[in-house]
Amino acid sequence: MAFTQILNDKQNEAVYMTEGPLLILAGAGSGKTRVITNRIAYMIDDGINPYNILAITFTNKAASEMRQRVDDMVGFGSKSIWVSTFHSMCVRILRREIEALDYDSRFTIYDTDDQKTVIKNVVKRMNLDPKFYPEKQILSIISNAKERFVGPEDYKKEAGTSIRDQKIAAIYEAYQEQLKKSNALDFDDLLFKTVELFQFNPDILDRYQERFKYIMVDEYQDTNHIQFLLISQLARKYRNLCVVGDDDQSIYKFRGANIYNILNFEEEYPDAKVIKLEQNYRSTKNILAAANGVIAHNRGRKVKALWADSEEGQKIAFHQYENDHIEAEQTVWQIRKLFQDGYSYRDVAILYRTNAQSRLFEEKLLMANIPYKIVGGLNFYSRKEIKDMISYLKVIDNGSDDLCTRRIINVPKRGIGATSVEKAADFAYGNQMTLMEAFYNVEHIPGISRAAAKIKKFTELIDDFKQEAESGESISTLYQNILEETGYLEELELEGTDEAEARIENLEELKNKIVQYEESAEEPTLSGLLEEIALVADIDTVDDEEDRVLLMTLHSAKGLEFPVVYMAGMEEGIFPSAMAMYSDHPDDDIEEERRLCYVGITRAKKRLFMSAAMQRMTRGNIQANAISRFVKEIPPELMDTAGNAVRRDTVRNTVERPQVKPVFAKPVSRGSKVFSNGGTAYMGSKGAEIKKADHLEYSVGDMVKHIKFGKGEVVDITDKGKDYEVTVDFETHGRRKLFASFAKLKKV
DNA sequence: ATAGCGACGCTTTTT
DNA sequence: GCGTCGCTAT
Repeated sequence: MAFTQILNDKQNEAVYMTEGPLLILAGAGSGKTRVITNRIAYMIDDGINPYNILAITFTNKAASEMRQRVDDMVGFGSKSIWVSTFHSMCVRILRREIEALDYDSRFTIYDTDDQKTVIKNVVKRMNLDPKFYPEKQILSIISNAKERFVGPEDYKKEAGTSIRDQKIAAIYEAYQEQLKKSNALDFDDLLFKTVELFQFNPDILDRYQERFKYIMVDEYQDTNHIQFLLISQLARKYRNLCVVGDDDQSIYKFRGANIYNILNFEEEYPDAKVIKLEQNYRSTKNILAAANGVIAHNRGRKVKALWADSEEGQKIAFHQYENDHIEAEQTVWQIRKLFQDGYSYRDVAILYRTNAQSRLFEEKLLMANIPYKIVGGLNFYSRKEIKDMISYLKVIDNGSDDLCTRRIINVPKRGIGATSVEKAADFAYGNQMTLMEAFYNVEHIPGISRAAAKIKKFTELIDDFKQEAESGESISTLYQNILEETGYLEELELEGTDEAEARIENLEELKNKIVQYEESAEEPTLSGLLEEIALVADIDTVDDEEDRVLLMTLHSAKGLEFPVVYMAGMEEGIFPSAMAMYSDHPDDDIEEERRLCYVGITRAKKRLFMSAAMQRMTRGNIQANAISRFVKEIPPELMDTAGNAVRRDTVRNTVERPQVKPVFAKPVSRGSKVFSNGGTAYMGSKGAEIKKADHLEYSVGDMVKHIKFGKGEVVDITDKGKDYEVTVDFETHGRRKLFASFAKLKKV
């Protein structure tokens, strides 16, 4: 085959086996993406209509990359292949078919925040005490049920008989009713409704079975039950199902991923062929050996032996620092050194267990003027101002969304208070109409008099926007008009605070995204834009061309690779998390954490750095954590702890120390008490040394310039021994203390 | 109706 | 340590 890249025997076998069920067990870095793309290319070359191929990936980013690669190889037809995530695929199907389930095809998609609000409203309406029915818990119960394809009626039957259990079942039922009324689907519904659709409409299912004669699913180890059902439905007729995964990389049990989907594939499909890809093309021998050393501590794995032909590479560096600040500072310092040695910033990723850990790294990177990008954490689209504007767009697009109506009715302030809104909501509820419909009938709502005129004005405003949208005005113009005509922008501008300024910047960023969408979409529509916004993950927007350090959780790093990887916070109670250590099934949960560690290690191609802090501030308390067991599971001969006061023998001897249950759940004191997480604290190392400048080109009283903070006056310079600490009064960013060697201040 | 303040809960991980 | 929520005072 002209287009075929050079593949090893196993990879070739996987490429050519296009008929029947096939399980590819692909170890980390074993060239999985290469196999999938080559397989698709081969199928097309072999005469299979690209129209009949469905490939499901984990992220939208992976989907577009795959499409691009197939396109590069085949040159035609890749457009008619369906490459998408589970969720986008379901939306696409439901937009065409959901009327069979008596929904409107213009449904909106609710995110987690929206779900919580609905639950809160439902609980309130049912006169239940929110304290006994916390939305987060209810949400996870509902989500869990939906992932098992258990609807409200079935849940009622399977739930316990206690009052609480029955109430929860009732909340689920009311929640689902509310969503239906708002013509909305939550993330889980996208899958649930698709499976339901196929189950009750064999003719529709048949159409899709005929379409998707060849199905491929990537990251199969992270599929949950309902995804399994969906795939089973589609593949039942032709049985050309190829799943690719690695049981050692299953890290999403918390959202219902069922590792048995992959472990039991051969039982489900007895005629399945199994191909193992065990040669790693990504990492050095040392890194791979470290990964193998860690994962070997798990039981119940498929037998696999990853090996590499690569160079030995450098040892894995481990540092334990005095505290979390020093950890971040030294990591940043090391990255600077790597940069001086010729690495690019984009070669480097800092990985951590929880999003909260990103803050210090961000702070220190900013001080050091190193470009960075944080993936995940507080989502751009969950910021208040962004949600407000999107709510306007949603209400204009589809007025049945009560949540959004509620959100914007008095934003910016129009003098329509909570009491008036509640009266309208009661009226809407009693008359089986949407909140927006109630507003249109405001003269019939009992108890509203003074606010009626204001509500009338609001509905007229929305009508104007609707007309604009229908008149073929571009979405970005509509957006700009909303910002101006509602007075939203003006209100922020008048505030004049830094915070308001940041919000305005975000609103401008949203406009950029809208313009971007209008330029890239074949047929840009308001609904299309809103849909894209709902399903885009943060990782999807990462631009590989940008030269910056990437910061993200270990979960987000799945499927990616970097020349240099830092794994920070390698501490008991952080990683493995305290949640896992003290859960009801600690063995299972620790194994999942260990797989997460395996994922992290195998992201690294050339260099792997690990670090821990002796003391760390968590939720306002200072904790002292022992070094993570995962560090100790790496064979010592692979580790470089030079310059580190931690001795290997000390490290290894602490494995069996009795654990003290930490007081993390309900701290006795809110002060700065030190809680021990078991194990011993060690003398930390100072790590790399900061190069102190011989002299500074500025002195107290001088005006200096900082790349991020702008101009400011030097008010103090202190010799801190290893470096100068410079205090600067910035014109726009206030007084800040900076380290001279990091901040690179320029005299002006 | 709204601004301002204190209490509280939170941190696992995400489509 | 930080953001959200609810209560109170205006």
